[in-house]
Amino acid sequence: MPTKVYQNHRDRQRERILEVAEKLFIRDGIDGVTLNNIADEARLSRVTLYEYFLDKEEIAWAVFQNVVEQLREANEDRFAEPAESGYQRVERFVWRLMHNNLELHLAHSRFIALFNYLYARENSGKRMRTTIETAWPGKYEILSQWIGEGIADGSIQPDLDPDLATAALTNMIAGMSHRFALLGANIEQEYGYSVTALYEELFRNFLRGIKQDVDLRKDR
Amino acid sequence: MPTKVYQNHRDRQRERILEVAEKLFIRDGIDGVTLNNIADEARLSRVTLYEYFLDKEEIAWAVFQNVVEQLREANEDRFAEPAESGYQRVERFVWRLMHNNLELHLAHSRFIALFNYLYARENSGKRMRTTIETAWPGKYEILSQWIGEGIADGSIQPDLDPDLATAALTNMIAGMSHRFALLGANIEQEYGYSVTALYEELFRNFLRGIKQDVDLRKDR
Amino acid sequence: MPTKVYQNHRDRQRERILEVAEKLFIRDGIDGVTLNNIADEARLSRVTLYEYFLDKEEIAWAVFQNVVEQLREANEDRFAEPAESGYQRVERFVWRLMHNNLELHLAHSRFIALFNYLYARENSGKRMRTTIETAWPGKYEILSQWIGEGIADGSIQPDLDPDLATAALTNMIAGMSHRFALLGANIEQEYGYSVTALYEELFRNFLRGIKQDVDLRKDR
Amino acid sequence: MPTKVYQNHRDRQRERILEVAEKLFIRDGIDGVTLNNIADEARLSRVTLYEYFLDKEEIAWAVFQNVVEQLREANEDRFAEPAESGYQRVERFVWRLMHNNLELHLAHSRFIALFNYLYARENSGKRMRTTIETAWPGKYEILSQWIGEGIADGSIQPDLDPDLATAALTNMIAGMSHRFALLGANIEQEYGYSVTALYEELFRNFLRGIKQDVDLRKDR
DNA sequence: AATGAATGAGGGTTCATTCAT
DNA sequence: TATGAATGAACCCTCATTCAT
Repeated sequence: MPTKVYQNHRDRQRERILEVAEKLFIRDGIDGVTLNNIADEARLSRVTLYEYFLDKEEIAWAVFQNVVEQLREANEDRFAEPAESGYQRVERFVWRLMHNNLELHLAHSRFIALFNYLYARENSGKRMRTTIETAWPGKYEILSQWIGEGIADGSIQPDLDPDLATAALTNMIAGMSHRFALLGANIEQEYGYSVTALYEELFRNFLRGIKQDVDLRKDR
Repeated sequence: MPTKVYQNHRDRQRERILEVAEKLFIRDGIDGVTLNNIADEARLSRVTLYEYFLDKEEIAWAVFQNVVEQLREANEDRFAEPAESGYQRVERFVWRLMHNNLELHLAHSRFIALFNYLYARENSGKRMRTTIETAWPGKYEILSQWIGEGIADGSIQPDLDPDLATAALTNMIAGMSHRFALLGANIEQEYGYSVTALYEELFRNFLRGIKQDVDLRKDR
Repeated sequence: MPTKVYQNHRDRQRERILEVAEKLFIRDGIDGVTLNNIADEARLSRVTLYEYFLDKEEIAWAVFQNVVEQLREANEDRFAEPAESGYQRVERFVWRLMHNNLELHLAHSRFIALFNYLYARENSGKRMRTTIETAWPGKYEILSQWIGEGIADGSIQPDLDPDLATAALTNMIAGMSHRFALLGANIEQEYGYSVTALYEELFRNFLRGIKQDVDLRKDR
Repeated sequence: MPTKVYQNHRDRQRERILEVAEKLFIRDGIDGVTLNNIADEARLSRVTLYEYFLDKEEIAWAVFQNVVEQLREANEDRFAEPAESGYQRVERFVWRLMHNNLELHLAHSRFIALFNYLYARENSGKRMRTTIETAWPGKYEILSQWIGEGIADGSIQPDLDPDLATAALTNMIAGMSHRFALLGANIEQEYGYSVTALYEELFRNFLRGIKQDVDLRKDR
């Protein structure tokens, strides 16, 4: 069926453009990427991009949506894991976020890069939140909820505000992902540590900071 | 002597241009600032900028150097503060970084913004490191040294690698500063917390994470 | 026979395209209409237009020819009307042109709009004249002939040159139709009179200008 | 004085650009003229135009203003002429409009060409009317007043509405000027009469149409 | 006959930069 | 020293048109 074939071709092309755009957006920033860059990399004419997307901004939004969905998929399975305590849930979430899925980090940072760009525009905040909420309902609430559980079961510092801690952690992840994605190799060269090592160190200390050391309490 | 007068005038003009450029670079991003913007704000002709700088990139580098130096000056006095323990030194450093000197944060984020931009270019990494090292020798070592002292005096977790922890903290500060500088108001709207609150939360947990709780141990 | 069917189908499609094109050309001007506009409105692919016409210009020419033919048909019946005098023939022609058939005016102005556009091109004048002459032989002669009759029967000023008066009138009709078609609503807003009123006023005075007032003279 | 020199140069350049733009706008229509066309004709780089005008639309407005002022200057002296009757005033106005100043016609048609273009845009009507009213206060009123006088002194048909007749005449002049400016040579080729002859014929008949034949009345 | 895919040419506009004074 | 004038390169985008199916 020709329609089917074309549809597939179109989908493939569209996907290819988005992949290229995503890669370049992350590397050079959205404003730093021209349609020519994308077209060249995708081995297409600049004009052809307009066959698939209304304009550059629409490409950016599509990439954004893509990234959000990738993130959601990558995270999905974690939400259901069994755990002994609230703290463990948080710990696992953060740890896996880093170790099990390096791709995720990149995706996340892409997401952030877009964030930075798109947030600057009026009314974009709303569209962005809608997109996120649609693709990924309850984004922040789960972490917050786990922290609440942790406080209840004594595995997390009782003086924490779950929402605040969640927001802090989320922002740290986002910020650092962006930074590492942008500066990756340079960071390693300058600081002498791999990005992974720095991630780990940050998370370890943050987690240690929120953890309530149960054993100590027993001792008291 | 006319040369001398001119020299002074030149210096003043140069400084004025850099101040303006710094302000605009921070506010709008380097790519978001045109030579016209700078010239207008400095009440000069666009072309006159070329009397003082080779091109736009050279202005950016000069601003970068300026910022690095400002950072160093802002930090200088802290290095000599008396403190009871290594942990306290680190804590004070971080805490003051945030509370006492809000300007510093901005400067820091400027620094980061430039970082991101300039790092993207080839060979820029080297020039950047040279600039930093020249203006601010031993940048990271002091924090690292304090952490080492903290480990020695029992105020900081003994399993920490001082250099790694320093690198992690430094990057977190840089990354978050950049993020908050860029997204400021949007962050508050989306997460419902002020940037300061998020900063505090991050630092508090990080510090709690590296702290060795002497008192508790004594209680045991 | 398939060929026949196709032929019919082709004709119908062609006609449909031309109708759509005519409508859009009039509304938005030839340069203001894209092949996409035409294709969308005709519920065809943009490319399909090339199955029927060599290029956009050829569509315009075809529309032009269409319009010329419509004009001729609309005018045809008038030519045979009985009238008492040459002046009356002219008067009726002009009056009906305006009152009886508003559609005609639009068509006429379309015709003019195309005129203006196509005339600008080299060698287009010739083609245009050929088109008109083919579709509408003796276009101007009839009016001219009536004026001649009017002069002979004393109903029209004897110092008129029938051909010149015809050319003047024809051009006025064309020019004003074009103007009113283009500026319609704005004209009414600026001058405070409806397009129809202005038309009438122009024609009334022109007619009064060419009229030889027999009755008055008789009254004397 | 350099400033003075530069100012003069700037003025001359600006004027040159406007002259070129005016010429091209009239010949090809505003949308039909590209900045490249203007730049080429003015022997400048396309970009240089932006040194003198904000954008293309601003060039069009400047041309428009120019034309309005030219028109006013060309008409100015006529307003004060002595005349025996209202009709004579009108006649002279129209006649001179045509004979004494061929330039005027072109200017007028330019004006119309811009009209067409600028009127299409929202809020442009207001700006346009303001421009006209500023440069040329009382534009239409004088003709209307004269016609009124003519009716009063018996030199003009008493059943005329002065304002309506004025509006009709004004629009005819504008429309025909535009048409003749656009089609000039082609008109002559097609109709076998010079543009001037056609103008004359139109005006003659229009004037004859509004004239009240005093002698006839006396006879009655 | 019909059309999805792809594109070259060209539009207006911005910006960093060079030249001449 | 300072700057008016001018421009090349590049950007996003539109449109008519060609190619392949």
